[in-house]
Amino acid sequence: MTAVAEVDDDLWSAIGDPTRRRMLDLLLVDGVGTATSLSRQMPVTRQAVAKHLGVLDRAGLVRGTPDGRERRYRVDDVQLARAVAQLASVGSAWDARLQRIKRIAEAIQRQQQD
Amino acid sequence: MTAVAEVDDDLWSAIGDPTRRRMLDLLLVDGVGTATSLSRQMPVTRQAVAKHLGVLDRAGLVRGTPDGRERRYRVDDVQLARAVAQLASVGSAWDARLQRIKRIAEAIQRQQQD
DNA sequence: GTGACACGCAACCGATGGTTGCAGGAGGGT
DNA sequence: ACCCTCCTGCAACCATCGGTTGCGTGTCAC
Repeated sequence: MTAVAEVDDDLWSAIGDPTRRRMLDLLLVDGVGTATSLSRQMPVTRQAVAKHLGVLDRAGLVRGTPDGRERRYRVDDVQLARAVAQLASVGSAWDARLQRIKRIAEAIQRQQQD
Repeated sequence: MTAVAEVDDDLWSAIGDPTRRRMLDLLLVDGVGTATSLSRQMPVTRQAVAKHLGVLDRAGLVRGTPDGRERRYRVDDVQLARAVAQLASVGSAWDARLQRIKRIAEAIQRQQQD
């Protein structure tokens, strides 16, 4: 049996946090953002956002470049695509197992009806 | 623009933890399991597993029924299917945004070449 | 009835998501 | 040049959570 889909735990835990998912959404929509600009669109403080940006940066999902007195962050498309692939991978693995269970259950039911 | 996919944060945070994902895998493969039986297949203690089973139970992903001196847990197929759907939903939302950004970028590039 | 096993509860510890507070650097107006 | 504003980074602090150990209790088997 194939082992469970190989999952990058750092990547997953990065997108596992609701706040970070929200930030990724905002960055995708706006294209670019800073800790301050993001915090204005969210119910958390700038410092919290900054910490999350650090996490996303270390996970490679986001890239920050200094620009004058502010620091602009952008989504790394390739890495986010990888993350999406991981979501699909885990999902389809469970899906496959559910199908298998369902088939087994159906088989048992048929067997009992004989 | 469609708002970001509606996501059940409890459900998501339940499956966000690597240990809990592992437990769901084991329960799917074995069909049924107890805190003790699961802990024997994982690098954590029975108590840790029990806590996670509590989280999964509250999230509805798993159902536990007392049976003599042990408590058997089984995956709730419907809820897990819902979780899979959420993963797919968030993934495809990001995917769509990536596509959209790409189209915009291409459009801008064409514009600049005029 | 006694031993073995599975469970639940409680206390404790480290990491993390969140806050407030403060010092410092880059820009803009006068 | 100077000051004011604004964005940033660093530090301290708190609550929650994943994990552990320890202990008391209940159920099965002999």
